[in-house]
Amino acid sequence: MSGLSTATVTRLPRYLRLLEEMPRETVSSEELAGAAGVTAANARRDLAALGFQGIRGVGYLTTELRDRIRKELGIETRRRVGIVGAGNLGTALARYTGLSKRGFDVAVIYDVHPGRVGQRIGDLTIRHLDDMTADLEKGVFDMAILAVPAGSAQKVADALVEAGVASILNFAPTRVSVPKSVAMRQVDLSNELQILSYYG
Amino acid sequence: MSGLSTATVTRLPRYLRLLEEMPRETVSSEELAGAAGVTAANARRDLAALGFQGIRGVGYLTTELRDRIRKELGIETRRRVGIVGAGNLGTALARYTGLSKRGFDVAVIYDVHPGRVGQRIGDLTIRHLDDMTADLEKGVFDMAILAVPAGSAQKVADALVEAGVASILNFAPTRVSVPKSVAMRQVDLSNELQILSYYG
DNA sequence: TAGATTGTTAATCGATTAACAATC
DNA sequence: TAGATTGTTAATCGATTAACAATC
Repeated sequence: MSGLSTATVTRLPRYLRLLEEMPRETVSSEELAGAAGVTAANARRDLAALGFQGIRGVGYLTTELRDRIRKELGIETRRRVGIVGAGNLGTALARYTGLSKRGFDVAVIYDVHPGRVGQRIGDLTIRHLDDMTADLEKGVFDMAILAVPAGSAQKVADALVEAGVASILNFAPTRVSVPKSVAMRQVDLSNELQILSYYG
Repeated sequence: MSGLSTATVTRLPRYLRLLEEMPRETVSSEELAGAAGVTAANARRDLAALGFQGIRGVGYLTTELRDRIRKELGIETRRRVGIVGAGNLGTALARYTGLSKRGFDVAVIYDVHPGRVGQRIGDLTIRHLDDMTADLEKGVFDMAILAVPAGSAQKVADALVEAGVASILNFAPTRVSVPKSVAMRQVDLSNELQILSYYG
């Protein structure tokens, strides 16, 4: 029960990215802050919330902090992700190699279209959605990326939840509701552009 | 100079989505709130910030509120978007029809690879990145989606800014800095998964 | 010691919410 | 009038920041 604030949690990946590229043995709160777009005081407070101490006059030990953040995020070991939907977006995400570099393995991808099931995407073979529940219960993956049309997003999410998925990243352009016990985040391209349109 | 809070701006697209699907002539703050995941009081306060008034005992007029939000977001008329990078992700985004439904036209897509330039994606023909500046200055598009590798993101962003782009949606897995006059938002898939990993 | 940088306090800021009078 | 729902106040909550003593 560490109870980090949501604001702190969203910055941890940004600190981590810097730490993974950092050649020096120590790093200052100011450098970390730059990577996250906040002030140095804010970065120090975030690390204090982790219970991680720096060295006055010196900074934070790079590799120790890196490992501590990885542990906090639950990515000490690689995580297995399942992609649901092998349309344009699902296929693009399955081919995206950046995920692997950051500790996520795309273990499986599903679709329902007869012409699509069985086709290959890189090392993966598209499986039928009907296999998803059994795969999830077998531990083939535990994090899901929803890349299905808006109309089927809630139904697929329900099936994922029912089978015990840990978390869902929703790319479908519709709100999906899940129990509080399941973590979910949504990325909505149109919403992002509309927000940008306001400012630009 | 209306000066909405950033929190309010991020909710406007969610209200708008509900309003676009709403069959009734009026809508309550509670319904709007449900679409955005906030309380009814919060939704009412957001609309008050727009200077939009409801009718006590009745609710808000659906089409008037819809038009008001569209106007506020600057999407009364369709906006033209340019995609930079015709790799997996850029191609998937170019094929995504949901953008058009919400008022954004993908006007052009660029790449630098000789084998890629000239190929077609749906109605579009991939253009060379060297054409981007001239296109931007001609008004072919004014919002950009960055879908290039991390290594070239900053360089491309600089060129976009130089040529007067209004806003940038950055899918590259790296922070890019732009002048305050240019709006930018970043979508980082790995970061999203890492955040989810913390909760799930 | 001198310089650098943390850890933390206190103040501020921004956003959310409950509650209820106003009024359709 | 009775019921519904807004508009807004006041309180609360959560997050950020400046500043500086502590200390490497």
